[in-house]
Amino acid sequence: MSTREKIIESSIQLFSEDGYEGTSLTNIAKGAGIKKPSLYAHFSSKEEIFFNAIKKINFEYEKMAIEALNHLQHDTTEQKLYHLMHRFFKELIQQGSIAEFYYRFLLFPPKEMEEKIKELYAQSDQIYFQLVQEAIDAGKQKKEIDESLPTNSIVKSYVCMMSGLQIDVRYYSFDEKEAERHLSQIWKVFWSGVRAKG
Amino acid sequence: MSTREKIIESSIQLFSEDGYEGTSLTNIAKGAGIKKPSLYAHFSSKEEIFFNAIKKINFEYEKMAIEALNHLQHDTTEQKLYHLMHRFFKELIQQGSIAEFYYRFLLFPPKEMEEKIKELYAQSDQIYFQLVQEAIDAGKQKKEIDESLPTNSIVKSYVCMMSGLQIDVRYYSFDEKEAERHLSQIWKVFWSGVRAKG
DNA sequence: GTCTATAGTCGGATAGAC
DNA sequence: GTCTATCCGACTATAGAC
Repeated sequence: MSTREKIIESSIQLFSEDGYEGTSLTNIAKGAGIKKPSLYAHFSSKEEIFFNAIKKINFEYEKMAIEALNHLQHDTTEQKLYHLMHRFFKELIQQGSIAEFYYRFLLFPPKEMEEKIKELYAQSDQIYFQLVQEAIDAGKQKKEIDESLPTNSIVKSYVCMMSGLQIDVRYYSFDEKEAERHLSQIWKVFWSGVRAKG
Repeated sequence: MSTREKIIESSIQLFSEDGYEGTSLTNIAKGAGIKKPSLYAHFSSKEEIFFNAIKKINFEYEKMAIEALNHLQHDTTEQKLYHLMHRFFKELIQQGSIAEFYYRFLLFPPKEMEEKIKELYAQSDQIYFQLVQEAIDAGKQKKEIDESLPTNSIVKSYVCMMSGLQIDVRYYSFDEKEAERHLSQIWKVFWSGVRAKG
């Protein structure tokens, strides 16, 4: 891994744990195995490090969504959608930085950079949204999903539930087993609402 | 309003917008109409101001939940639960600080204070959880809610949806009309899942 | 209780040697 | 590219006059 990559990796971990203002260049450098002034041979400022970290996280986030859905090409709609949600949920439980970083700065961006950050998020979120929508439309055609509910409402509910789960993970401090149970309980209520009836 | 109260109010607004590290005592003092050193006549440190702000927010959060549920003593379970969710949602849309502050530091507490903060939240959240559970149990007795779903699952789903909505508000930048529409769409899917069938 | 003045620390960022 | 040394500004916090 190049020094540049090490810096980004180190910054991602620290930013996601301590926030933007709470993270110092001294610690980022330490995590990358160099001293603070050496950072400036690779990036021009703290903001530039942060933007590169966000770009990397957004890329990983998209990749995770696409891979999770492609993984189950021939399964039922419920399995596909459950698997996607499970994938993100698990990443968070296992203390990965992707979902933590993603949601932290989606929700609470540093004010000076708010505009730029929103632009970056808009792209990756659109892709995610579209993937879910396609899965639900396909589910309706296969008569696995209640056609009387607008696709848009279902997509919104799904995304909302996923966001809520991100919060739950932090709040409850689950171990893996509790997490699985929690997710399956919430999923059951959701699926009871959207599955094809009768 | 006493100077002490003005300081807390000022700090709540700034902490919820800029985070703990992003908020300076100079600005808190400015918002309270005094100079920075005068803060120390009322509080011994930045941390102490922050703890008092959290206590106030948790109190307001509980109060909001209790009032919202008592307000509709004789309505249907769906109306009661919808009204409660709507109340919090609206507070956030109207840029109030209660829900914003509450969730910001529930999710991302400053690390040095993490333990103490969790204790404070545990109390107020328990009350909220209990209120929702009682409403759902009552709904089951009135045969308005599907008795085959465990109460616990429904409570978790409800709370999860509410957390997700907090995120949605920030992400979509709704105006009031869009917000109402969004909430009612998501509610429809949820209620379709939990209402008594047949 | 409020202020001015200031101590002491740590942040981001730069200069310049190697 | 990496380092030591350093600048400068902002921060929390305190001293002491009124």
